[in-house]
Amino acid sequence: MQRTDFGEMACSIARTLDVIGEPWSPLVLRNIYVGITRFDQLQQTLGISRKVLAERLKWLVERGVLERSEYSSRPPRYEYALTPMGSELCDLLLVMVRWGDRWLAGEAGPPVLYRHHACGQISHVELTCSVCGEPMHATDVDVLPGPGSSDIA
Amino acid sequence: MQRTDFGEMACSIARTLDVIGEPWSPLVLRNIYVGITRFDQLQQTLGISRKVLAERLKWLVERGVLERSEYSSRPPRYEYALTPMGSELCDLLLVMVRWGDRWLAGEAGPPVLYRHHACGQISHVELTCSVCGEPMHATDVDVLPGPGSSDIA
DNA sequence: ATAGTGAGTTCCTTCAGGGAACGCGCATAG
DNA sequence: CTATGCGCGTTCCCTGAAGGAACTCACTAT
Repeated sequence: MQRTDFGEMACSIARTLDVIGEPWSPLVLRNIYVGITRFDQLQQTLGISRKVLAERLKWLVERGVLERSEYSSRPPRYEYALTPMGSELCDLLLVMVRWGDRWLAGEAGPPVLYRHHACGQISHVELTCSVCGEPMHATDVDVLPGPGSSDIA
Repeated sequence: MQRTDFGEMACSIARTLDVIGEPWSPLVLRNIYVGITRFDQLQQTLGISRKVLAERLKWLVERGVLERSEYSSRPPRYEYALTPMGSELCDLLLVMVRWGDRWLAGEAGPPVLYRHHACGQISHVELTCSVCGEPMHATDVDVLPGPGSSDIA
């Protein structure tokens, strides 16, 4: 894609995109999250090219989002698992799901439901403020320069 | 990018990626969110190619995320604004910021801070359950097939 | 008349994605 | 003890998307 280097921008969005902004990366993450952890399984369920899948997995492992581990030594076989860093990235997937369900699901309704362990109910994520606990959306905040700031105001 | 068509997958993540999964789209959204709403401003602040920017803006307008409006008729001049659909997409940006701040910010600290209108404090988003209000992360849910289901279990 | 501005569009080159075939290490079947 | 199959990639070629610079168009200001 001849990518501009997002990783060097002074913006956490750009830096996050540098890790999972490539096409397919979030879907790879989703599949590993739901238990599809092996190369051929991922390739078949996603319909991704093997070449690109190999590249993405390597990238995600290097960035610390995934861990590659041997589940059989002879013959050598590997599987991929989420690191803590990767698990937290899955929160992003939940928010994507929420938005897709609301705006793109159509008449058929959401393709997947989520049951919350704590209450046992089918629900979805809500964004709240870490300080006061009230809802916190993009329209509810002021944007201020922080310590690591440089470009965007 | 010779894209596989994510829009037709029975997965809200894929369908969301179909809308803003292209490289640059989230950054375009961010800039419009912070008040950079015109073509040349966007092009200069992002360092994106004019061609790609024109494509992205058109795509995002067609999908209902942005609105293009004339702010001067002679000479004709346009600016872009978030629709309600687009505003909700910015929630996704807040979650990306949170993850990037936590895992990628480095010693300099987060480049941007967010002050919550309701409480006036610098804070960040937290994911909670829409039913019980308790924290809800990817590790706190069961994934079940929904009404619009077909592939992924 | 000349220069400048905002919003694109056109053209060319280069690099990333798709797809199929191939390789390697091993296990089981005939 | 060949051979078929599986899991996990790598290599190859082809197409198409991203980058970048130049160009257009409709005006305004000097």
